[in-house]
Amino acid sequence: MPEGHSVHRIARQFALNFVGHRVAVSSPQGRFAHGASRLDGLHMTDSQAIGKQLFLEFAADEDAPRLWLRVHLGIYGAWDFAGDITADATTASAGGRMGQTGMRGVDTVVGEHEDSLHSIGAPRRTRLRMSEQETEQSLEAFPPEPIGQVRVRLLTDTAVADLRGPTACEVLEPDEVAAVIARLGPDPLVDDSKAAEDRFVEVIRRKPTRIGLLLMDQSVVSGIGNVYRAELLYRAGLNPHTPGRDVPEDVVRALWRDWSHLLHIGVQTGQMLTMDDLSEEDYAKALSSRDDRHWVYRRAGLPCRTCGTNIVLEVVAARKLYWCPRCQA
DNA sequence: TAATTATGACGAC
DNA sequence: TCGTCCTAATTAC
Repeated sequence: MPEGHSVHRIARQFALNFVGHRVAVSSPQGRFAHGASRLDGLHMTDSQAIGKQLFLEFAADEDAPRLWLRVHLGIYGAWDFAGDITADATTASAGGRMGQTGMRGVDTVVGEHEDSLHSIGAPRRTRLRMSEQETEQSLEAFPPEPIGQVRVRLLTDTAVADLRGPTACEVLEPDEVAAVIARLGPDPLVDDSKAAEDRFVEVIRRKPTRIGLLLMDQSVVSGIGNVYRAELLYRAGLNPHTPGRDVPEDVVRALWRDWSHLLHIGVQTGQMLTMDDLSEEDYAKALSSRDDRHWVYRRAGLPCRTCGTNIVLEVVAARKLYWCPRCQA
């Protein structure tokens, strides 16, 4: 589920367990063999997320030139972590999967497709696709055999990260990284300054493009994907088809602040929680049921939680856009 | 077992 | 506006 929040969590996981370590880099699948050979044996020296992009910095030693690994998970990429993986209050489990389906522990029971905060389950043998001959011992072995199409494996003495299905995975020089970053809109988790907010407001308020498209444009603002877009527009009471320049300035500012708010929650919980002030009961429901987690996302044809009007589904720019025609008039 | 789906983004018309 | 790329889980048959 690679919207901005997951990538920040992934960056933090690398900062915690890989930065400062020497890393064996390989491409079990073979499709990144050349890139892997350029990084193999270097130390990871930094880990940064900007929007949906992950940047991992490598160097031979303190004074050596830097190389970066840029990864974009696209619509179904994911990182799997295993071994000695730090579990803090916000990154459940020793061993987990982050990205497409969020962070998912091998030792973790998962709430549907989302991250779990609690390590309470048995190992998910189905995910590991263990054959019946395989023993418990092979489950414990380190490093584990790569499962499926692993584009890149990053391996330290004690931790391993497997990347599969990325839309982008490449080795870059520092100036090339700078060029990529220069094309990205602000990420409230990277820059929460008034200047960043102003930049967002100015760009939106000058474009004729519909706000529903602008929020998905990574050069306008970083990290928002299809789920957060729908939910942010609903929370703002904003018709997705409103041209950016017609959205009142205070509404645009509110959008930026709400994105920042939801992103913080997302990084903290590992979930795209978009409904505030839930009761204990509703919160549990939101975590367990797909239909109860969002205001409008994936709720086509269901009654709006606020006004009862049926939620509309439109395909815009090849993506599904959900909204309430009454609350977002 | 096959078809469908997904929380992206890019390039060709 | 399309087609394309990348992978795995879910759903349909």
